[in-house]
Amino acid sequence: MSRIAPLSGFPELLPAQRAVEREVIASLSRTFELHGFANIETRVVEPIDRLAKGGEVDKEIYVLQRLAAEPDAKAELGMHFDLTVPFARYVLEHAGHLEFPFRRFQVQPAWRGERPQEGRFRQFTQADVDIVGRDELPFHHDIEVMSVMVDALSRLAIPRLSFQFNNRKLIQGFYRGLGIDDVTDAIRVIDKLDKLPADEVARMLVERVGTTPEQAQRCLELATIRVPDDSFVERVRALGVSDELLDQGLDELAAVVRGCRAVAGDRVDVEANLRIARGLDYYTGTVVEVFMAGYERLKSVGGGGRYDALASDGRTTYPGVGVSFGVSRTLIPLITDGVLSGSRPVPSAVLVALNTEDDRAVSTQVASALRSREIACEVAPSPAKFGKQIRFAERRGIPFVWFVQPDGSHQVKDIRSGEQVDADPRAWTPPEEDVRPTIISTATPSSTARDTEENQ
RNA sequence: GUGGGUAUAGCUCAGCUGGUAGAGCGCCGCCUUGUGGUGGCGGAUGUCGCGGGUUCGAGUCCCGUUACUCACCCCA
Repeated sequence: MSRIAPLSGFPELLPAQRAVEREVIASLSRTFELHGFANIETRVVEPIDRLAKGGEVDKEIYVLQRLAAEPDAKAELGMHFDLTVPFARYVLEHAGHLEFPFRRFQVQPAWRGERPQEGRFRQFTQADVDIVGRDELPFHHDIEVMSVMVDALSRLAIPRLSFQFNNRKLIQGFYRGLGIDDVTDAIRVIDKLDKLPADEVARMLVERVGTTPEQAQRCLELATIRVPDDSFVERVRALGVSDELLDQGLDELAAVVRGCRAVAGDRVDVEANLRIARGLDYYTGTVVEVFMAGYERLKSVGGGGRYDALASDGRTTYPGVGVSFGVSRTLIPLITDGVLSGSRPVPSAVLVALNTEDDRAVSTQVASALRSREIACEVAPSPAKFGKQIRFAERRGIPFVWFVQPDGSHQVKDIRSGEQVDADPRAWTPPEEDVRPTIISTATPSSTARDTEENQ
């Protein structure tokens, strides 16, 4: 038993696993940049009164304090529990130096003191993309930012994802048209649909929100609409509720679904799901939750939406729209299940063998020649028997071993096939797929939820 | 925060109604005096989570404690 015990909820990856995470983050970043989003990194801490706005997450905030602080001193700094709150502060603080609409992406850890579980950690990495405007932000940015995430995630070799969209205006307009007063509370109850049976939810609407049984029934009918295209518009209209805000919500949702379908490849589904609400009350239009096939138990692996007041300094309001992807939540279960793995735990593509300790300079020169052409390599640690040196490479997943012959010529051996050929350190190049550690994925584009479940 | 489970070698685990610590895999060496993987032979490794109690004797029983883990709650 080792003295060092793991800390629950603070996952650490082994080198090959970390290679997977790094490649995923690099891929996401490349796509975000392809769409013109700039990267920022915000500080880890925020003043606690800015983080704690009276929500449930308040007590989960990790506090940062000097060890030498006065015993009765009240902590002033807390670690951020998402990337949206720090971003809102960043926008206000640097508004004078930013160009609006401001498009940024951010990949950083966040901290939350919840009980850890599968896909749920106390320290976890998130990838956020947002667009924020000054005073106003045209609706087409909703389509844009959602499309960016659809594009980014569709490039990952992970199980099939489903983007499920809804629109707060649609819900609010519908409820208002029905004559329901407390829209927020009604939404919160409808959100329980995936846990409670429909009649139970209907009863709660009547008892807790004060709707009539007829109103509750219409709410349920709306919430059960789920289609992969804009045909939901007709189905909602068929429910016979009319409201100006409802019409606007229908138009927006239809546009988002159409726009995202256009960029979704064969790895990503796009749907309108009128039960999606999101618990947070600052969303004002588009809302989205992302689910992964075979991993429905993780709940959403991403989510976001439109907020008309991301930030405000009292004079200027900054509306925003964005979506966030749970990097740790998604990747760690996939790595644990063996769906994703790294091809090797070291970057080296070549191990340069060492004949004798006196020959180290010769081997180092070979390594330099390879490195000058961007080939990652390392020199063997000791002039052990070649069998040992090959085994050293094998253990680390290094695919090639380089030998300097007694006559000064060179040979390189692919230790997987055993094939050994003459080679020139100034010209030889490994096959493209061996240059860097890569992600090995058993998830296929055609895999469906059922396939993945059966494989578990 | 509430409730359950678990804690023994690097890893996965066995260890009966209490009798002095085990397997597989991995690791190291040799067979194999300069090209690995298969095979054979040999070898090393444990505060049995921690503290207390019962007992002639505790990995095993009792109490406490800590950590991990699963479920609920909630979220990425």
